[in-house]
Order: sequence, then C-alpha cells, then structure tokens
Amino acid sequence: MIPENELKELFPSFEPVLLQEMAAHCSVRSFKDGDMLMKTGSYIRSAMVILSGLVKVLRADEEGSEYFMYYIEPGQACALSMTCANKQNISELSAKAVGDVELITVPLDKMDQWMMQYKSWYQFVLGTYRKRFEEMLTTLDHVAFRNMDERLVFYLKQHSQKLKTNIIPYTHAEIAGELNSSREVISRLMKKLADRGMIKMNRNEIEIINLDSVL
Amino acid sequence: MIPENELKELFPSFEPVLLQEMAAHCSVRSFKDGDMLMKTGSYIRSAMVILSGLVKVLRADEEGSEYFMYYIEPGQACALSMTCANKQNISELSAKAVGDVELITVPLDKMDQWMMQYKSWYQFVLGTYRKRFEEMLTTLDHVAFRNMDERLVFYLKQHSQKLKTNIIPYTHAEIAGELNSSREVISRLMKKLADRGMIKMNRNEIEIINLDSVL
DNA sequence: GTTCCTGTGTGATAATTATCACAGACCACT
DNA sequence: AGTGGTCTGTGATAATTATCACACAGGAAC
Repeated sequence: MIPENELKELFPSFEPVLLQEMAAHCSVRSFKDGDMLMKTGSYIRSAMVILSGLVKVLRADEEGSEYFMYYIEPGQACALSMTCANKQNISELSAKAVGDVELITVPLDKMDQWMMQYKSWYQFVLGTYRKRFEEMLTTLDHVAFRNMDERLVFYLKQHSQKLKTNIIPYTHAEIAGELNSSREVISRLMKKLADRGMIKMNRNEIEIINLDSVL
Repeated sequence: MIPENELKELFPSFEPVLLQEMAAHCSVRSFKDGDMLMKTGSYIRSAMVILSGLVKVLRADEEGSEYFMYYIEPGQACALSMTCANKQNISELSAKAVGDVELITVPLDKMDQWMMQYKSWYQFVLGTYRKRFEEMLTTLDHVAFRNMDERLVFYLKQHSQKLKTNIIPYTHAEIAGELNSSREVISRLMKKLADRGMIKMNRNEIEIINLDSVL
C-alpha cells in the first residue's frame, strides 16, 4: 500500500483526487543498494516515480562500459519510462539504485489518462522531461567540450552534492568506468587534485575538501 | 493563413477540430537558408512545428563552437520549445534553417490546452520527446564512445540521408566545427576515406560513394 | 593575365588520453 | 604472521587529436 501522506509531502501540487488515484492504482517497489532497476534492452512496462533513495542512470555501450548520465532524486521520475506510451518499448539506459530505493510504478494507461485529466500531473511530467533534457545537455557539453580533468572535477562535485556528503565512496576504477576513461588516467588526475589540496584520497573513497577553486 | 490541407497531409492523425484550431491560432513563419530560428540564450515564446525544409539543431559552448546535435524534419517539432510551459524559459540550443523553412508557431497556452484536450496532439508531443531523446542519446554515444573517424562517417551518412543527396555541400572547416574538431584532422580523415574509395572530394563539397563498408 | 581570398594538403610538434607492465599498499581471512 | 585479493602509484610507450606553419590550388574580381 502506498502511504498517502508521504505522497502528499513529495508532491504538494498534486490534487487530492490524483493522490487517491495514485494510491489506488500504483504499486510500490523496493530495491537495495546496487540493484538494477532497469537494464539496457529490457522492456518498459510502467513509468517509475522515485519516493526515496537515489537512482543513477547510465548509458551502456556494446562492450559494457557504462557512462554516467545523471541522478534521479525523490519526487522525480524517469523520463524514458514516461515516453513509452502504449508501445512496448525497450529501454536504452540502465538505472541502478544508490542506497536503498523505494519507488512507485505507474501503469502506462493511467499515466496517459492522468495527463489529460490532471493539470498537476501534466506539469509534473513536462517538468520531468525538461529536467532530464537539461541534464543530458549538460552531460553532452562535458563530453564534447571538456577535458578529463574538468570532467572529473564536475563528476566529484555532482556526486558530493547528490549524495549529500564530502566522502565519495568509489574506487578510481569505478569512477574511470563512469567517465569512460581508464583507471590510471583517473588516478593521475586525482593525484593532481590532491596535490593542490582539493581532495584527500583514502582507499575506496575520495574526500572532497574544496573544488571551487577551479574556474 | 495556414493551408489546412497541407496540415492534414503532414498530420494525418490529428482530429479535424484540432486542425481547425491550429489554423485559427497558429501563425506561419518563413525562414531562408542559413537563418537562425533560435539562438542560445534567447527566450522561447512559442512551440515550433516544422512544415517544410530542414532545421539543424546545434549546441554552442562559451567560445562559440557549435556542436551538431540533430535535424528536425517536416512534421516534427522542437522538443525544447515544447517543455517551456508557462515559464519564460531560455533556449539552450540554437537552430538554423537548412534550405528555406516554413514552420508554424503554437502559442504556449494552446499547446498546454490541446495536450489535455486532443489525444492525437498528446501523442504527437510525446512522440516528439521520445524522438529527440533518442537522437540525443545517439549523439552522446558517439561523442562518448567513438573516435573521430567513426563520428565523421556517421556525420556524413546522417547528412546525406537527411539532405536526400550524395553531395554534401560543406567545407572541411564547417564539418570540423560541427564535430568540434579541427579542420586539419577532418581533412586527413577525409583523405583516408577518399583513398578507400568511399567518398570523392571536390572544393566545397563531399560526394558520398559508399560508406557502408565501414563496420 | 594578375591579385586576392578561400579552401585544401601536409609536415612537424605538442597535448591529451589510453594501454601495458609491474610494484607496493592495504585489508580480509585463515 | 602469512596469503591472496583488490586498490593505488608510476614509468614507458602508443594512439588519438590539436595546433602551428606554410605551400599550393581554384575561382572570383579587377
């Protein structure tokens, strides 16, 4: 069962009727840290809206590298799962739980129906698209225009912000994978940042001291 | 005035009432080859739907390089201009006419209203989002995972297909700009393609012979 | 024709990133 | 304490791409 007051908090703009409908027609699913919510190539059967936890969205290429795209936070939805409409569409991205995640799945027919019925839902979905679009643009910018050192700094900042901590619990190899680089390159760049006093490195984690000095 | 039968041809799924509304509330605008339909940083006041011609969408960085993202064809819409909703939003992309372009501008309030009113419009807009999303993903894939030679081949294929011609009327410098590379690099890669008999080069244009042999 | 401008070809060199090889460090487990 | 696995550091080298310098070709304008 969906806790209706929790929904109300996360989506204050939603009409009460809509909240009731959500409670009635959506189901809650839970995932544990590291679980895949969605794999590249699998079918999408419902739209997903995050209640709690963080979801990391990645793009995988044929050889298995996984490029980091963006995070989805509580109160937000996966844009891809919302564009599918009636067709049986295949996901082009994979999504991974960071920490434990609770989300609700919205049946695709309800999704369409509410769009035309509830203004608040309509605005929520459009807002979601816009946000994802902007994030993809930012991602593209970095890949297209920036060098690895800048992209690494951006990556660290972004993760520190979303994970709400100065300690980023990743290995160099993991970060390298998500930036589509190699471990050695990341290690060397990290060392430069550490030399400049911007981060501290421990095994399996990076502590961020101050990354703002990078223009 | 909007030619209603032309609309009907381009959008066979739209309800007659919707077509009438479009004719009544939208205006037509014409652009000539090379005109900018939209500049990075300018305000978006209406959604745009292309009637004829091709529109090239580019992402600009601070220094002025313009990275090619995708083409919008007749019968399609600019996704960005559609997410703006009521807010005064600023464009993050620039759009350029390739050949002469005719498009209709849809007032944002109508845009919202029709979404909730006409199923066909709703599906059109959702389809637009999906298409743009996929194209952005393809673009991102190439920048993130591919080397310049592959990206050049893809660029040439794509343009040949969209422009419906084997002759791509661009200089090396222009192509280099849109791939965010430099002229010399593109010239050299072109030469390799020409040596393998895949293209022919003339001044100011590239003739595509056969690019399929590239796996 | 000559001049001038733009587009293209090419060598030399630098910068960035990837890859390989291996050493040492840290941690978990016995 | 010893063993084995993962994580990190680092030098050497290669591959890719960028940048600089300059030559030359084609076409337009005079």
